[in-house]
Amino acid sequence: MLTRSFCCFRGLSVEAEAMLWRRGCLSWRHLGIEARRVLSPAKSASVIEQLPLFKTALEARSADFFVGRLPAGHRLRIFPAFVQDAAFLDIETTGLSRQAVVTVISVLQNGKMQTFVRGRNLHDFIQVWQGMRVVLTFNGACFDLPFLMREFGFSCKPAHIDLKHEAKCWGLRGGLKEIESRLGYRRTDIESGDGEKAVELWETYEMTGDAIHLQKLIAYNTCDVRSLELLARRIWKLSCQNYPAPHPAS
DNA sequence: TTTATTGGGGAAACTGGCGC
DNA sequence: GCGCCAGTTTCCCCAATAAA
Repeated sequence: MLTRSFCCFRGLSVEAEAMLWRRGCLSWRHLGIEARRVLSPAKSASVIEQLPLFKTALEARSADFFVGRLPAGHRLRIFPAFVQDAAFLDIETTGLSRQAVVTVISVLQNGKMQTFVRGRNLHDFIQVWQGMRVVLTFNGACFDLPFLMREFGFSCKPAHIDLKHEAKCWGLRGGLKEIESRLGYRRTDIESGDGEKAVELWETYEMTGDAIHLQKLIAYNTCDVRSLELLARRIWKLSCQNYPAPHPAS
């Protein structure tokens, strides 16, 4: 899928990419051969110059390279190539203010869910973060990632895909729970709630020490993370509908 | 309620095609 | 080869957005 994408090239828009597909150019390899025929001299020279960079980035599994170049709504094109490196992440905090702290972090990677809890194993998350190549969140660009950068003092971050913006491009507007509902996903009682309830659960757990409140908070948090994976797969399927079939010789 | 980031819209810059 | 026009791409700024 990624090697059929041209809108990640500088100078080629999504519309230009569709034109190339219509003209029978269905892979980077074909573009390299056909560029002079299907593009203007200046554009073809630019594309031919960029092609080795793209091949090198794919071989080096540089997700950041592609995420930074693909336009919104098309970043999940990297999903098949980087699915093994993809980490779905969601956090809970004590609120929204600058004084708020992270209470729970859940990460789903390669089908394995890991949860980190303040006062228990929160700092084990640092090692997981350092091993991440691609992280997928919902509104993480504005919330989860800035929070984590502040909490742990991280100076760099993995390639990041914010599913809020990807979903919006495919007509899926609103919050994660609203989108879940529209897609027909159903939560159990223990998994349902909202951010404010998550704050209350943590406060009650801290006050009483009763583990049942923490269990509910973790259930809510991990459910959010599983939803992220379902949402990513749904958006990816939607984007595939507009994709040309692979060229027989590509 | 606070926060930071992003997309969208408009303007500017660039490119290609066409006629002379 | 030059100039004009139309289409495409890039850049910048601000409103919208969703998180706990």
